[in-house]
Amino acid sequence: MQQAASFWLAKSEPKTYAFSDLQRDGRTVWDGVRNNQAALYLKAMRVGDQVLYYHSQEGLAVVGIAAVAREAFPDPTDPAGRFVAVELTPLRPLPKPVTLAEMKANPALEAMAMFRQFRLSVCPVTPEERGVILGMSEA
DNA sequence: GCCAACGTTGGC
DNA sequence: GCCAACGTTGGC
Repeated sequence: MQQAASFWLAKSEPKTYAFSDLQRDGRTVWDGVRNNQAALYLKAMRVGDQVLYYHSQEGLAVVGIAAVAREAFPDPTDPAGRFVAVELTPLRPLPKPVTLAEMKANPALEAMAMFRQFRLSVCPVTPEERGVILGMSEA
């Protein structure tokens, strides 16, 4: 049975690895997650799932869309072998970045998982929330 | 099993 | 750079 694709939001510090870096490289190992809840989300990702790429620390905005290219495998940067990584490939940049402030100000997004646990580096996004964010990007 | 100390993340 | 949130760890 074919499962519909899921949507996620992944945070990355642009200083460390920006969406433009992902576009340049074509594909990257998205590693370094050191949180069990986030690891559960990583394990739930399937090839073809779409990932909203969010810049934390600087930018503070969703800037592009990526896709899961490889499902969870042991994080090569974790010597203890407890956490997992996935691989991402870029799909397209957003026409206009959608900032955190704009997302917070939109009542349609107030239930977003990223606000409930804002420190998680990965969180699920509903199809409705994805639609709202993409719509905001075109305004 | 409780709880204080500590570490990590990310907004401001 | 600071602080809040919260997960993890370890002593008891």
